[in-house]
Amino acid sequence: MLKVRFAPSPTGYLHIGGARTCLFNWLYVRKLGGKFVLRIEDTDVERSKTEYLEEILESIKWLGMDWDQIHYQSQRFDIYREYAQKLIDEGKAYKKDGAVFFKYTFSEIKINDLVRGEIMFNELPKEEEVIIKSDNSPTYNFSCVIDDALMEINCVIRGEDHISNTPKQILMYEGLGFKVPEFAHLPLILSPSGGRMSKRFGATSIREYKQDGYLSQAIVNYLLLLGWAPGDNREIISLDEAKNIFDIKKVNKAGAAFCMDKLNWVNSEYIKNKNIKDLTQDVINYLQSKEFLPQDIDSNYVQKVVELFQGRMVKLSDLLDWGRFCFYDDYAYSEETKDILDKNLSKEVSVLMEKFSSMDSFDKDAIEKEFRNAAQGLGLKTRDLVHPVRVALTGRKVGPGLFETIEVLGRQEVVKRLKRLCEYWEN
RNA sequence: GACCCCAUCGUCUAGCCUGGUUCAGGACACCGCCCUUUCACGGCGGCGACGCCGGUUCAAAUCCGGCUGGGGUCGCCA
Repeated sequence: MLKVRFAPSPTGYLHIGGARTCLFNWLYVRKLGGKFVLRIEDTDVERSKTEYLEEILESIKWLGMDWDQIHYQSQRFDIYREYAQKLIDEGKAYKKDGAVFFKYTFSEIKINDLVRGEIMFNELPKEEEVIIKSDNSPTYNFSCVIDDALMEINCVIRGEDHISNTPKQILMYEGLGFKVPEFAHLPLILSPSGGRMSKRFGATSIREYKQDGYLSQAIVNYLLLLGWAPGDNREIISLDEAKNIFDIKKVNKAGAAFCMDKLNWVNSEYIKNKNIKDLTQDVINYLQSKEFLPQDIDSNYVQKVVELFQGRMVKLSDLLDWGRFCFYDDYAYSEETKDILDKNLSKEVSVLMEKFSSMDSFDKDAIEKEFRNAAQGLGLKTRDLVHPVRVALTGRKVGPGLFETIEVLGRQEVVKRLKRLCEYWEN
């Protein structure tokens, strides 16, 4: 049976690279069938934090993935020491300065890699490796090998940065008498400029993207595209579908630069294509997490607002500023509306208000008809009336379609805001 | 520096394994036009790549070698 694992270290939040490694493991095992093990590599007690652990698990779930088993290395120290002792007894390791060193002789090592094919090592920089530190805790390479063997992991999918660890790990498998698993080394995700992913490049943790208004489905989809393509030119692929068509042999070998523009595009696609109920729920959750929504807000109203912005939103956070006028009327007319506000249309706007007040039904089609008639009757081009009205209602020069906006805000609110503009002109 | 990996438009990629159907297809970004009450959406069009040099071959983006460039690793971190 296929068994793979994702082995995060809870010394930081789940970042983009880790999320993709997790994703490719998950896709591979869910497609072929098998078990997915989550192994928490918390051997560095100093740096490991439960806060990080919780966030990592939460992020994985949020992205839509699950696991079959979870293990914690911090609970397995006895096992590592036991195997270290075994190696000492067999003369393959020795103790020095309180640490245990694994000795190896080296000829050449061949890795058969699922994404890269054969990788040959002709020499190694050292002839021994610490496996148990002097504080009695295991080193990464040792606990990793012991656990992968004991947990019967037969395919190790991890980042390319582990390629150079692989030969010494293979030597350990052999020294311990374990079967060597298959390996698949994924290309690294590079910073937007193509260099090393660094702290300089801001948001790299999944939680930050979530807080920034990205949809989990969009992040997963984008990550999927970083190093893999279905081959038929499609870009929008759900996790569920990816599960069926993913092929690890088609993963690229070259590192991929992270592109925010493309992520944004994918996110906007998901926003556009999501059904309104689900999107509204996402929006409500998001806006609540930002403590943005007024206390007594009606979810039907939020849905109306979401409909207004669905086609023009890139991130949910766009609602925080572009959609603010839908929830608050405390805005000031922005600086760039000055040229529109220069023309006093107080009389015309008043006429419009009258018309609005006397309408029977206040839906967008009726509003549009009434609005156009009013403009014509006043000898104005529609746009000459549209612009100031938009400023009145939103405080801005740009926004969603005006007639829909009027419908969403409702007659009472619209009239109130139009009055405010007239007062502005009169003073 | 040593070891290892990689190399198609600015970016993500298809094609490369099984050489000719490709003066290289798609997407993002960018530019232009159309639609239009603004901004977007959408539609149409444009710009733009096989890193270089050699070899193999009738024929190379596709196979081989070198060079160059980028990346990774060289911790009693993981």
